[in-house]
Amino acid sequence: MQNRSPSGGGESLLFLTDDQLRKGIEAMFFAYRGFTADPDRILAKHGYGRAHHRAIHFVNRQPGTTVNNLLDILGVTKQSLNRVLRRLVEDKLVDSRVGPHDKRERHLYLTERGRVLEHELSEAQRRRMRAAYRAAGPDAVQGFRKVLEQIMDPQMRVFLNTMSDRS
Amino acid sequence: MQNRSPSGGGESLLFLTDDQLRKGIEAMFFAYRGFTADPDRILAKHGYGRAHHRAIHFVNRQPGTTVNNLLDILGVTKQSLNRVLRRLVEDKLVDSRVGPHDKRERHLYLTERGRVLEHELSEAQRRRMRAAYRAAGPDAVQGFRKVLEQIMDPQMRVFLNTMSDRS
DNA sequence: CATTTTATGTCAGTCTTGTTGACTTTCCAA
DNA sequence: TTGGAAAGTCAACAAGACTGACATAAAATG
Repeated sequence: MQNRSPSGGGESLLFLTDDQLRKGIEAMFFAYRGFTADPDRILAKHGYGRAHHRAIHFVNRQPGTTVNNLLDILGVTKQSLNRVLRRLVEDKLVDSRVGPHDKRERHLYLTERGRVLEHELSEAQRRRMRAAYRAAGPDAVQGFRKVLEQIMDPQMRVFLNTMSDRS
Repeated sequence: MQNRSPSGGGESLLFLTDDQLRKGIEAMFFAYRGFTADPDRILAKHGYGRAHHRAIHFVNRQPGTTVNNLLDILGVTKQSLNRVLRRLVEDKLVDSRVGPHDKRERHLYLTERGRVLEHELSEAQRRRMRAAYRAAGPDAVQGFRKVLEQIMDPQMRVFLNTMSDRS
């Protein structure tokens, strides 16, 4: 019993057994745990959680982004994000500035301290990804990215590939 | 400025920019959210959370597994798992039987009701994975699996590829 | 100019799912 | 047979999600 359609490659219709899919599902679960493990350890030392990491990551990625922008990306409620941001502002990792044109908005920036933690977190995460990419090879990486983009909701796909400007 | 090493394919050493890695990291984040979205909706209807899904999934995968086995797989504390299992046993989705040889152990099985919910959850998750796999193509799927296995901790890699017996 | 809408934030309370610590039951080995 | 290890349960607590109600201030609209 083979899993591929006879032609064997490309865009043909795949025969996908439940067991094949189950392995992919479990792989996602286990990989995501590994993926978050290194940052989680660093965050725990500082008394933060995964929610703080996410906020720091996306503020770093789009300096000057507003709270509302972040809400769209993170997909949580403003109350939940607010708790996290308040803490980060208190701890002087994030700077919240009133909008120059629209004073209702708060524009968010990492402080120097914020950038230090961001770098520590992202470097740990990149280290694991780099090792995985190198072990799997460039073709596998391309496939990896391709499947992940298909799994996510289309909105996020757009966001992912815009704004790779800085640096 | 190109991202690949000159040879362009295969097992050569990759030049991986921080931006390439960042895209992979964000792709994991967004994809995982999509990955859990469909089951989450179903679970919410029944008043369950993601933890219940995980327990149901792995009890279904290894009928008769013990609590200790589950703990190794799930990577949470036994107290945390116990709360989830207690609820599932109360609700008659999981059957907990005292071990025949070692009475300290509890062997776990899905009931008929449990299997019904398990199927609803896994079918929703498979539907999304199937669509993503088909859109990405078989080569991409192979790469996807390969990179995920590299990201996860090695212990889990072993578990993933053993025990694909039933069915 | 008055009213409504939007953006942000606060407060209170709930739920899920992690955590640690204390405990019981059971098994096994000294 | 007794003492420790292993498996599982119970109690209490914390992080971080959620909802709903409300306050404030600015912008947009009539």
